[in-house]
Amino acid sequence: MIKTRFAPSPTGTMHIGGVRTALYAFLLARKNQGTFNLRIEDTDRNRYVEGAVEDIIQSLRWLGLNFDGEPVIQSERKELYQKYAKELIEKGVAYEQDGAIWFTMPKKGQVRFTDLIGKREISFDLAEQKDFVLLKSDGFPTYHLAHVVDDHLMETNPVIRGDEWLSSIPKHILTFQAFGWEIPNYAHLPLIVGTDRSKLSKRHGAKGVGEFRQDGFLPEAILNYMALLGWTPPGGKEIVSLDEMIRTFDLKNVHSTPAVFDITKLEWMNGEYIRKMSDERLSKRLREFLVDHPAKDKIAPVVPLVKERIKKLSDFVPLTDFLFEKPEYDREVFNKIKIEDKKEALDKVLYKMESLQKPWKAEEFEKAFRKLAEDLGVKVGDMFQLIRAAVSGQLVTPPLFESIKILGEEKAVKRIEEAMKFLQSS
RNA sequence: GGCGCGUUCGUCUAGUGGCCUAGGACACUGGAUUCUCAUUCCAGUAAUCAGGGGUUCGAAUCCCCUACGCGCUACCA
Repeated sequence: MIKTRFAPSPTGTMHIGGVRTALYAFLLARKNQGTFNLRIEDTDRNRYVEGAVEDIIQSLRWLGLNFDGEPVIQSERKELYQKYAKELIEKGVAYEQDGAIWFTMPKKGQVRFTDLIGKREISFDLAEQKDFVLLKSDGFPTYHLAHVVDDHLMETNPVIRGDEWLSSIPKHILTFQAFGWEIPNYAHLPLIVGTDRSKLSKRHGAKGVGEFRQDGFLPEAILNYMALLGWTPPGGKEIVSLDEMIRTFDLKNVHSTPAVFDITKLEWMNGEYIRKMSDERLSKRLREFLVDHPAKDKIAPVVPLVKERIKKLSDFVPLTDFLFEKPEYDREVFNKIKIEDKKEALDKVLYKMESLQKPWKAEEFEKAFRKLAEDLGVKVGDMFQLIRAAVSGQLVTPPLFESIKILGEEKAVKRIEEAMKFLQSS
């Protein structure tokens, strides 16, 4: 039975690097019908951040990385660690000094072990090792003791954690041995680094999961992208669902080189997921995302127009707000359109609009204005840009006539009148 | 400094001795489609596989050395 766990310390919000660690542990457990648990490593009271535990749990839930059972909270198990630390004193492999309990490292010999990642055989010379603290003088365990005790009790196997722990392996192995417990397998995941190749941190603008969510990223895209940092699905397929990942994931294929987090590719992938969604589903997601949107019930008809134009849910707003709110005109925008007398042209546009049979049909509408452009001797593209600017105040919008349809005949006419006023006054 | 790990296009990677004059994806550039922007489709630029020595008929792939990077070296995790 495979039992894995994700064991973050609540020193801040859920880190994007933690997502991959949690994901791999989750995938392995689900693939083998095992269990995936959450353990909160809050034994350092100084670094504890209020709300961090909630953020971690919420982030995991949002991502769909559901853990089994209740989280194990280390700070609630103080006595347990104390008991085990004392047991090691009794066994003669630990001693008390300055109120702390220290582990006695053997001074001779070697520790060898094979990591599941890349099947690396790693050996450490014990002469290099020093005694280390198991239980701090405040009564809390250090990571080293807590890890050994908890993962033994939780029957974790394999232990999946970051590469930064590799150097501590001799401590852990010897502690397991001192207790007479079975040593679990370990998978030390390569670090996720920033563009400067150092461990990803706030310094790199690394954001928490919550911030990615606010930015309009989808959990499935984040999971998919993070999975690819160190693992390639069979066949080199890059867009893979969680279910597919569960089926095909294997620690054997995870490699041992640090990966640079590249948000550009994440954005591309997020766009892929958005385009893949049905209109109904995207509408629902947008409505959930845009909680404060002024016209939430009017989002659905706009969706097909923007689906191929947004990479993040948040991109919806700047692209479409002219549909929901009056545009503000800008002289510069009109200056970029190569039509001599814009006011006169708009006058003709208005005239033509009035003559069209309502309700306007996008197709006929377009035909009419192609004709008008021809009659006025201007390029079709410029004609459309003029109407676009008049109706939206922008040079970039979703398809013009479909947008106007959504806007409605009345509003479209009114906006063109206002654009004319603006052109006259400025 | 010591110890450990790592090193294939800008980035993520394929690659486990011959299929590699190194493949894919993102990004970038050009083109096609097009009312703008996107999408889509085509094409292209980009790695002397960190460097040097071996082993071998043959090495990105195995071994050694060097360089560089990162991690650890806390009564932090």
